[in-house]
Amino acid sequence: MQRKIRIKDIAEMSGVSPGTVDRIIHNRGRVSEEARQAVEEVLRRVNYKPNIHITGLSLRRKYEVIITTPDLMEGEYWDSIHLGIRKALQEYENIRIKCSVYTYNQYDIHSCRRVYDEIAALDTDAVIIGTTFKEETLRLVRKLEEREIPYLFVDSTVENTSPLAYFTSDHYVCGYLIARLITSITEKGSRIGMLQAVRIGDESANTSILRKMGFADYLMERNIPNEIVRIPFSALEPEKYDRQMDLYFKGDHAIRGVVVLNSRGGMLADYFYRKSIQDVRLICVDLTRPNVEGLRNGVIDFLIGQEPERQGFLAMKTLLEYLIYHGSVKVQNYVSLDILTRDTINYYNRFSFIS
Amino acid sequence: MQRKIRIKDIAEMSGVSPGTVDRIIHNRGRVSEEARQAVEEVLRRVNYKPNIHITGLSLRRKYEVIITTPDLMEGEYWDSIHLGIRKALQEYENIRIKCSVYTYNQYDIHSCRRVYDEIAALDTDAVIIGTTFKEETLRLVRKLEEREIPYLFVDSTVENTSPLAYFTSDHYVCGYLIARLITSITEKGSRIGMLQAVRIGDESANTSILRKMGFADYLMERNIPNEIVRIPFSALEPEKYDRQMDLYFKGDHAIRGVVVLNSRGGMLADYFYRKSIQDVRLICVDLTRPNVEGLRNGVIDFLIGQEPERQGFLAMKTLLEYLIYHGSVKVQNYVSLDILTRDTINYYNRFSFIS
DNA sequence: CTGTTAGCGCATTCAC
DNA sequence: GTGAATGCGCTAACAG
Repeated sequence: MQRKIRIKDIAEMSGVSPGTVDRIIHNRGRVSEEARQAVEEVLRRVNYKPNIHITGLSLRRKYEVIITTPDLMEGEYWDSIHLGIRKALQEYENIRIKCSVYTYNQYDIHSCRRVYDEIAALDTDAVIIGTTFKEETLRLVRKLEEREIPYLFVDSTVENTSPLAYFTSDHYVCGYLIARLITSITEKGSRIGMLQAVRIGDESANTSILRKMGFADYLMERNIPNEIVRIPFSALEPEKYDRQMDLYFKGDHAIRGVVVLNSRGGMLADYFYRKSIQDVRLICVDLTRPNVEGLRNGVIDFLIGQEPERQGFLAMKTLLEYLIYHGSVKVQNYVSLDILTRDTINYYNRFSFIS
Repeated sequence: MQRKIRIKDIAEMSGVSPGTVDRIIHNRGRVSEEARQAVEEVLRRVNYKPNIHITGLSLRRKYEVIITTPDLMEGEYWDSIHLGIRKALQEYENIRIKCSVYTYNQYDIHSCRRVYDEIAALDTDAVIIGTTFKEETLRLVRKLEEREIPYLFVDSTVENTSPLAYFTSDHYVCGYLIARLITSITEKGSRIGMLQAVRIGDESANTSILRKMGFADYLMERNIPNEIVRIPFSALEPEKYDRQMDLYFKGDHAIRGVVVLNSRGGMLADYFYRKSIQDVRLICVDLTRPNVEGLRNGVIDFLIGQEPERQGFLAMKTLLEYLIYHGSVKVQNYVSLDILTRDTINYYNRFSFIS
């Protein structure tokens, strides 16, 4: 473990002053060709990494970042993303950064557009977007691109955009995985239910579509003959839920497993719990409160987590480094898909370690 | 998001000078009762957290820490723990800390004792111990306790010791989980094999014992009638491996699932792969290279990870904070148990985000 | 006992 | 194009 290389060291090694090294590293111009050559030669030899905490300390500049996601419910998906963002800010507390949060109702496209329009009119150094409505997102990023404001996506990405980076799980693989799991914990050839949210005029739900594709491909690739029963439910009319489910699970239904490829599985878990339905395996996505409860109750067999905290953390960390050092950034970033059972859920606290 | 509270702010708020605040926070004495009251009142109101990077900067003190674990193989369990430790040091690079690493042969108790004796004679601020041999560990920590040198455990803890903190997965739950998984992916009542390492004179392997307990308890609690077949293998004589396994898996063996509660499952996976045995479900522990390969090949169905990087990271982070601020420390710290499949293994990179 | 102030390290930046 | 000055928040030495 040798001592860390400082700018001063590089300056000495290449026979110039620290100021010159700084200007070369940051392309601030006003250096002689001679000096540039000498310094670049040294830079190639040593692995210089600036101390970001000190950079923050000596940086006069203040940054402003806008974050926009659907409204938060405490402890749930989007809140976890914000938590990750806050953790990143905490970790880089020496960097002066001002964050403004704009949320909207994820079930109301007008609310989204209103907020996005507001954002598009603001002056900011960057925007972190928790993607939901595809078309609205496109509209927003076009305006940002015009003004050369960098933006990042969390949760999912959108085609035909050029984000600085995006942080998501691989939704296709998520579906693929769920197919593997449900078929391996149900008897061969069992009937499998798939819950489908009935929505109104929402073209997005891109994540669910990808998951469905992965799910279908797994079954197809393996010639798995299980019958897949699509079970529609209306997220907007919870009072009808029981009646809708009764259609499928009352009496001798022969469904041995159900998958819910969106985050709304908790209601079904609750239904199973109340009706004491125990012979149906259930797999859901995201650590919403009802989902976690279902997992703890033993109604949900596997819950798939997609590290929202880490998505937020990485997005903000990446952004900070970009704002400060303008380095090149890896655009596509997948977080992991975590398979949770009632045994492991209690230990799943991704962020206990950042504070 | 309001501005962070600084010592200076607290000083102003309580009408004293920063020096006084510092003296009160660090219990350096020489303060009037009056001043103490005023400052403590303010401290109660605001949530002051010092900026550790700056503390590191202004701290003159250098720390020395010893880390001892079994020998490392690149990319494997213990190496990952060291990786986590290095990440923590990187993250707190402003703190002047010197780490010395002492490793020993984990299959040779004499090698362990030799190294521990060496450590016990050294002057150091703290020791991080990757536990293996129980008795040797006890011997070491007794000497450390005499000299009031704090120590931390990673991987597992040892009874009748007083570590500053320990970072492990819950090995009992790990076994419990594995029992749940294997019984849910094999047909009811299937014969289940359990690989047992035959060791010589090693009383430890505490982790395996705990896992076995969890495993057995799961089956017992549920009155699961599966027959468990203990399959011995000698880790020290790999050339005999095939013959040993042939006894159980050649011809019509009727074993439908196997669990390996230590990290040596990769050899069996390799055996299955070579012999094209595909009708046996396999669950293993730890991301060793052979295990990961077995998972990717589809021979291993589930691989359980126990976040070694995070264990190391947290241990070092906790230690640094303790050394600097002497705050109270949470002793028992469980990391999560990660369930991996061939779908998710490619996204499982716990530390992509720390650098 | 208290307030003041000089470091601390190092990336940045300003006066020359 | 240079090199010295600056700043961050905390610690600790020192003068009162």
